[in-house]
Amino acid sequence: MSTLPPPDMLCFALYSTAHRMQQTYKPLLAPLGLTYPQYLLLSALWSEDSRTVGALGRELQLESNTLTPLIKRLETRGLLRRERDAADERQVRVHLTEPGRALQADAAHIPDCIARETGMDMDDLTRLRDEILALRDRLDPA
Amino acid sequence: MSTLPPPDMLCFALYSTAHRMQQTYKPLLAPLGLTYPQYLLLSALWSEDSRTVGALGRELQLESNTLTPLIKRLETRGLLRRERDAADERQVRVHLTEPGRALQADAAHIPDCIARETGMDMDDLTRLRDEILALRDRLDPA
DNA sequence: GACATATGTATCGTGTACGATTTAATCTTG
DNA sequence: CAAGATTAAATCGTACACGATACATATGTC
Repeated sequence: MSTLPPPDMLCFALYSTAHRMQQTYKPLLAPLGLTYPQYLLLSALWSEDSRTVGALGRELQLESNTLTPLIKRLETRGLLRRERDAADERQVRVHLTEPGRALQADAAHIPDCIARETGMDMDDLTRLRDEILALRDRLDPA
Repeated sequence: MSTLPPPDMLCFALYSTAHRMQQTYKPLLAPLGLTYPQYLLLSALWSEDSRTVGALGRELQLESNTLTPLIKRLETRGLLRRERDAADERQVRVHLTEPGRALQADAAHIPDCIARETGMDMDDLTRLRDEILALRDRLDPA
């Protein structure tokens, strides 16, 4: 009986390409002292600041058990601040600090660097992104 | 200055879709007591048994620091066996045990289940896989 | 308005990932 | 054939992911 080897599996293509992408980001993020998930979190906040842990989790598709330590590490580094929502004390709102906002300028060149490394033009990148997202959205969110 | 939010980033599409895919595998693998990386490792061995740690690492794109603990866990469960290569004692060869081989039959239905969950036909899945792999192979392997 | 229920975060344990280093075995070159 | 270089795994430390659970605050119902 035959089993498809990993190189032929769609899931493995996703798995290995996502890892490769993180490795591609690594040298660009190292000077900023950020990991890739930390960069994603900051990107979310650079687009829209002062959001709750839950809202960030919905955007990044992460739960509090992953997000809370991630946020705390960046808080320790002074890039953001956590604050209980006054109206609903269950919620924690995450705010960028001045250094956290300033880091956006240092990271501004990164998207272009990544795009260049893919060797693909913007149209192809956008199309591929949308096909991958279409696949994701067809898979039940648990 | 504007920063692309994560939902618009190609890297995030890969990141979140790879995670979603693992979540899709989870209920299928749980009855076998396997994690997704463990399933990948076994799939590699089901296709070609008795390979070295290095050869498995090249196929799965993982280094020994990830692979060694992964292999040891499956060895503890009695699904495989590690053995130093007689010709080159630096190398460790990984062999399936009888229970490890038997598990292939229990996992045989999984690829079809996953394919069904994507709601895509085989041609589209293959095409998307190849586009993703083409992207991966354009990114420098470190 | 007390009480069961639901919601938002946090905590804990296990299992990947991976950079850096270590150890042991093999290869190279003089 | 001995000393240094190279290679294959393993080890260590840090940082995600995530299931399960805990805990505090809100909300709904009577």
